[in-house]
Amino acid sequence: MAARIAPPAGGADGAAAGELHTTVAQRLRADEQRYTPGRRALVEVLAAAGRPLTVDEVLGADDSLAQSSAYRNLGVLERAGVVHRVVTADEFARYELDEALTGHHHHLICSVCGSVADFTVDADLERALADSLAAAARRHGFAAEHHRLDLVGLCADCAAAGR
Amino acid sequence: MAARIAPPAGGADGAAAGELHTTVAQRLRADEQRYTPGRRALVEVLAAAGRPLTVDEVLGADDSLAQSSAYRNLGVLERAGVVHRVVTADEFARYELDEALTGHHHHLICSVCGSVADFTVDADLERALADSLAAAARRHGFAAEHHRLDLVGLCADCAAAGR
DNA sequence: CTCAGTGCAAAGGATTTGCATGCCG
DNA sequence: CGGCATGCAAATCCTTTGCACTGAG
Repeated sequence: MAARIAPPAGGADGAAAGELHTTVAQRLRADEQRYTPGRRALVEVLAAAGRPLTVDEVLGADDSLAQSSAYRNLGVLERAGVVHRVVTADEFARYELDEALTGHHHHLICSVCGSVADFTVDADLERALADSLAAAARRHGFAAEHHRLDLVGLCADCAAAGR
Repeated sequence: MAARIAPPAGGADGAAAGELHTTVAQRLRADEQRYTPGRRALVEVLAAAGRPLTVDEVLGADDSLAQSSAYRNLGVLERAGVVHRVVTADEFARYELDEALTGHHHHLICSVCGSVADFTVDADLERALADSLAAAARRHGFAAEHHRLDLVGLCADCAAAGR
């Protein structure tokens, strides 16, 4: 249990560390919720990881967190729009920070180990995509909130491990 | 339990009914599995629905199916590449036939009720998408198998129900 | 003092598995 | 006959919930 977490990617970002918490606090307040130490710890772990984490990974990253509280607070953060639950191929729910806090991106989902990495696509394509999706939604009377573009396959590790 | 299922969409398709089973049988054989009545029933239910179904929906559509066998056989069919497990917003796994049997498409996922509808996008965009994704995969040493483009929002029913 | 947040332990619920039986090959 | 498929029931395991405690306002 409690898996390890990859280091903070390249090391970019970082700039808006304080800004991050300010924004989170704002969103929580808007939802009449407090920004408690436990919730702050969750946000920090997710921000440091820079990719969607399972609850176990989150717990493993900061053992001051109790399992039930982690689940409960991730729920609170999700309702406040601070984090999103990401569903992959395996049976574990993963959480990541809202895109407003990290930038719009997509996921590379490993069909073997279930891990998730982020990537982005060209802005032009992204725009064309948005237009096309909006049209499709209109056709179906569907009120689109956001889109999800994932690439499913083998991560470098699993591919190297020969499957 | 056991939810109802929407009627076979428009009524199109149908043409390759026999062909469908032939293909499924082939894939199962390639995986050294038999095409038993129970498995055939699953395929038929999924084909008739024309959209991803939860296990409960599948069971409700044909009560000759036992729950454990349904789960087991969906697993067999998935390993044989006949069906795919689709994960949405709620806690229920859904299954749909492989795209080779139904055509490439995307999903409109309702964030309220979890239901899923299919849609397609322009071929040009699809191509641009594929190219861009291939490039991203290459950059990350990721061996892409397929992509997944979903639109998340409110289905017509939930939107009409005022949320 | 009051109420939200927290932890522990127990409950919940979709999915999986053990085992005995039936059928296809 | 041998092995796989099937059903039932029991077991699993991630996630949620009940309850008592603690700290902030």
